[in-house]
Amino acid sequence: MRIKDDEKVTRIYQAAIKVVNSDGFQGSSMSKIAKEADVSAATIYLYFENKDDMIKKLFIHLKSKMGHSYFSEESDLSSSKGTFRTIWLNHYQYVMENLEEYNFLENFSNCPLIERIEDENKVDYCPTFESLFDKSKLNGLIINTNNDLIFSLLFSPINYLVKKSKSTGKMLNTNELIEVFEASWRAISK
Amino acid sequence: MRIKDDEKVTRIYQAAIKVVNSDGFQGSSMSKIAKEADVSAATIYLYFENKDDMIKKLFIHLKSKMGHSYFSEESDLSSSKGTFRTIWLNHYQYVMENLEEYNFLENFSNCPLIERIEDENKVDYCPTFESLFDKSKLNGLIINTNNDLIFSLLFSPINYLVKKSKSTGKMLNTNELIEVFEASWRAISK
Amino acid sequence: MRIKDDEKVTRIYQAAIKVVNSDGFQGSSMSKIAKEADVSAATIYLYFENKDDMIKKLFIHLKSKMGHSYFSEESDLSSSKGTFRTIWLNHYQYVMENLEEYNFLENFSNCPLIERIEDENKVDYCPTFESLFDKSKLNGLIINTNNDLIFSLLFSPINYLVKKSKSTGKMLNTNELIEVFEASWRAISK
Amino acid sequence: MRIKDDEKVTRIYQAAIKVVNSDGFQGSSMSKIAKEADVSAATIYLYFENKDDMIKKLFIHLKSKMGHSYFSEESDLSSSKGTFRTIWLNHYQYVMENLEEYNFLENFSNCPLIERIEDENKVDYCPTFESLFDKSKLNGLIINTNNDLIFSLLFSPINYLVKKSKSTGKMLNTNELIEVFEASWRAISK
DNA sequence: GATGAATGAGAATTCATTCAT
DNA sequence: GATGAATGAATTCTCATTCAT
Repeated sequence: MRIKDDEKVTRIYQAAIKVVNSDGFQGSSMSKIAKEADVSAATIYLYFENKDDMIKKLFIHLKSKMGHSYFSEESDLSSSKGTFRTIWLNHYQYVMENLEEYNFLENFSNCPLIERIEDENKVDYCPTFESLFDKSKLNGLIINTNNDLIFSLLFSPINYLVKKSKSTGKMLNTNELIEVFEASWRAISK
Repeated sequence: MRIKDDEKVTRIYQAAIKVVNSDGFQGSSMSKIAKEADVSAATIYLYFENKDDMIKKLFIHLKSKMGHSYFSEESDLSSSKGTFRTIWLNHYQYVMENLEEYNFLENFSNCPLIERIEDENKVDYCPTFESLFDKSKLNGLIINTNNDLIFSLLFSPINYLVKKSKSTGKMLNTNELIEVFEASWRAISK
Repeated sequence: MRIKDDEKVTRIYQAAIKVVNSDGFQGSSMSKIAKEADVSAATIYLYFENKDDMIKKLFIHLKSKMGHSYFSEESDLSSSKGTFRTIWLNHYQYVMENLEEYNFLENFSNCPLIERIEDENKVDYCPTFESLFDKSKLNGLIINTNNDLIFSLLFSPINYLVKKSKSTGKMLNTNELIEVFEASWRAISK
Repeated sequence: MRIKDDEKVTRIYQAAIKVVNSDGFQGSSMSKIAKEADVSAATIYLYFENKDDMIKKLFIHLKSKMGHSYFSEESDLSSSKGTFRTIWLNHYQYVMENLEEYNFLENFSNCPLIERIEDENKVDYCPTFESLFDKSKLNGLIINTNNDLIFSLLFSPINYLVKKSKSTGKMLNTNELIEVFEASWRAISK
């Protein structure tokens, strides 16, 4: 099974995201995905070993895409509140612009299939974070604790709110957005 | 005539939690659940209309149980940092002691089936929060913003960390736990 | 299994007729019938060995009832056109007044289960016909042929028309009814 | 890509007829039919939406085949006793040569599923009859009544006898056959 | 490379029947 | 005698996957 047609993989990925988001994992069959992607179900097997393989690869693909989203190309990662704000807003913006993909990731992040992926692949999604956090701790800009804690204090609230707003339909307005960032920043800043 | 058995529903629930957690929703079949619960698959249909119905009822059951977990019976909900700390720790303790149930809830909270439940049932999981938050805002104890924001700033980080620690196997130690609470408190306190 | 309560058997029979007629044999489950009869499904097994047994007994019961319907109690079966007309109309009237039962019989008369009954039980549904037909042949009133042929020439057309009218909803009027009898009589009279 | 096979539908039809005739509708499962047709049960679902769909399509197919059987290709439908005899015998011959198919039709013609078909599809099985009957009424060849009555007087008796002879095993001999036609003809002729 | 056809395995669900009270 | 509870077996149907072209 070699990659033959990148554009076709993309179509399959998009179809999978769409179907999974609307019907859930348990409701997403290969034939639905195939139909949505406008290919034959058999074709999917030219590009992926099996369904699990496809889902896993899609998950990794999106996870990595998301990882990059925090940082814009040229951004200098100086250790400052401004940098954190930029990163934070980049992330927010990315999520809002890619709700479907984000939703897919959330949909799967708790399923046993994916947990095994994360174990096996030990994908380090965002190495850049490590260095920024470490630098900022040395600077005394942020509290001196485990990076996981910092990450969670910084991003979990906004992620939760996005999910919630998606399901209720009520979007955050700009004031609320800033409030959340400022609060998250208070949590981690020294 | 044998007597319909409340304990049997419990057994089915426990089996469902176990199977879903180990095999995911998509891998959880009624027969697996039945075998785990040590009843016939047909028996499940005496207690539930169908699979969806069972999952939904289980979800609502656990969600409500979780809602109550924040508050111990006698707790006076005076508006003070101590109250917030107690609630926060109650929640943490509950989650740690009921990881399987917590995991089940997380597993489902993103699936379309459940979103429909939350819409339909409009379960107000924790009415007590509303009054505590409102009171504390009036007091000037916490920041004056939307309760959802407060809730997320307070609980999302620890929830994220629990999930993460469950999958990596590294538990939070007491210091870290306190650190997370203090940081979350900084986020919402005035 | 002894008969314990005749009225209960009747209720079960009526329920079975109703359910079978509305849902077909394949759609008629013991529990539907039980619910319709307002007894527990288990109760049916006090009166009948199993489902087949119940259906068969009901079939035989109705078939025999129908057999008697041709003849009114006091009717003298003199060999005359009038007698044939009376019998014929009795039958028609019975069918129209018991369409549900008639329909049930028709529903089953072609199914293998029932064919076996008729073989095994050799129920002679209408011994009285034999003597009437035989007498009338000797008299020269009707054609001298096999009784089955006579029976079919006399009753099949009206039976077919009843079934048809039931499904189309268009009933026969009195003129048509007489026409059919007269035609059937032409067929068998000498 | 294997080619979808018309012959396969035929095999499924034949299997269905066989299974239904020997086990009744209620005893005919998709897997029995599939085994008899020597295909996988799943394959049937490539050709039909579901079991009902298959049965209905088979019913319509056979009904239409039967409708054509009355008339041979070249037959001139002059209004004469000879024409009626030819049609009548064609029908008899067809039924005898296709007892299984005929039996299948009878098996189903009383079931609620099929009644709905006939309502929905309003298949006019034999438009040719209408014109023949109408012409013959104008000629004064047959009695001047509703076509349904004529149809039933002409064909019900022989149909009943065929069914009966099938279940008892006693076939009609040539004399009896002629007798039945002549009697039926007396019923409708003027 | 692409695909419609085909299928074995398994899914949810129902059913006739038995059991314990 | 009556019944709700319980279930093994069967039913319809779907699905991931393979095959032949």
